[in-house]
Amino acid sequence: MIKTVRILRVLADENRLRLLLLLQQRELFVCQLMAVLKLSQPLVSRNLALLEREGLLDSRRQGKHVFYRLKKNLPPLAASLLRSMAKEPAVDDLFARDRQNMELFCRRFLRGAECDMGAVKAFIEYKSKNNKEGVNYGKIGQKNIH
Amino acid sequence: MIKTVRILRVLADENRLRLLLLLQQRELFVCQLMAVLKLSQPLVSRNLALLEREGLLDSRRQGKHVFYRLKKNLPPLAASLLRSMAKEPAVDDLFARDRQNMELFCRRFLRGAECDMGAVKAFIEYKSKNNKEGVNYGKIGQKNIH
DNA sequence: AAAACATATGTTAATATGTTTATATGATAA
DNA sequence: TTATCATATAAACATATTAACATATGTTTT
Repeated sequence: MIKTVRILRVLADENRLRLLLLLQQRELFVCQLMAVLKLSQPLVSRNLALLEREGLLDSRRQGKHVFYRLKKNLPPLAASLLRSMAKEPAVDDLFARDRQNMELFCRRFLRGAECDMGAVKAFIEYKSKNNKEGVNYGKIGQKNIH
Repeated sequence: MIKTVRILRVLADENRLRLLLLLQQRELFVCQLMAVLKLSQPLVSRNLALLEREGLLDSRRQGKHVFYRLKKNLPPLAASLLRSMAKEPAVDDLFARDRQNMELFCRRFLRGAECDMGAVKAFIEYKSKNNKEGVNYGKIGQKNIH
């Protein structure tokens, strides 16, 4: 049961949720996630580690890169949560943008090449220039529960 | 979306989960929950308020008592979460005891009468005497995520 | 082997959360 | 109306979580 609460906790964070939802699509490596979510490397890395520790992700190293992906045998609670999450229109709206951005990043900035920090930087710069119209691309504020 | 995270957060706590799962059965008032969960009055009250604020509970006053119950139109995410939660054997095991205790309390200590603090105290004392065999009836430890 | 690169981890500061203690509110009973 | 009971809220405290910064680890390239 404590496990159940732990799973809920690790999911109850926007950054981790965004990571998970992107990884739901396919295997990705760290710098891709950094670029698209515009989060610092240690932050991405740490949150991925937390998700992995709770049994939601698997990782494998390939050369310099580390790939992360959804675990095959997800804890049932997590699996059903992700499913219901996808149905939430609000979630879907918000994360649709992440998915689009991932597409864009891979197509236009990686073009089949390996991910490197140069591409990450370029993408973030490109984004910040083309985002004057108030798209909330950075960190999204979280209000307290209390 | 922020709403989604807020719902996950409010659910990611053992005390609140236990409250919810008991209220899933039927309408209950505060002192019943205090007795069965062996939690202080302000703690129960506050957590119920948090759950209500996130749209998971309704309350109504009847005389001195305040009844709480699951909201009819639960946010879809919460609804599906509670459903999957019930399927987790670990959750079920742990909370089965809460449910049993609620039964016991109502049958043997209330017997149709209104709940009062005397009964709450009596029940907690009774329980602490009849629980030498290591049944974890009090607060259950929560480990950190980190 | 050194340099460069991608990722991980330790540490700390800022903030959020959970819990208790004390006090307030709202309702009934005396 | 005062006293009492059930519940709510506020204030204070301890603990937990987040995120930044600095640094370490593990790979590849040179």
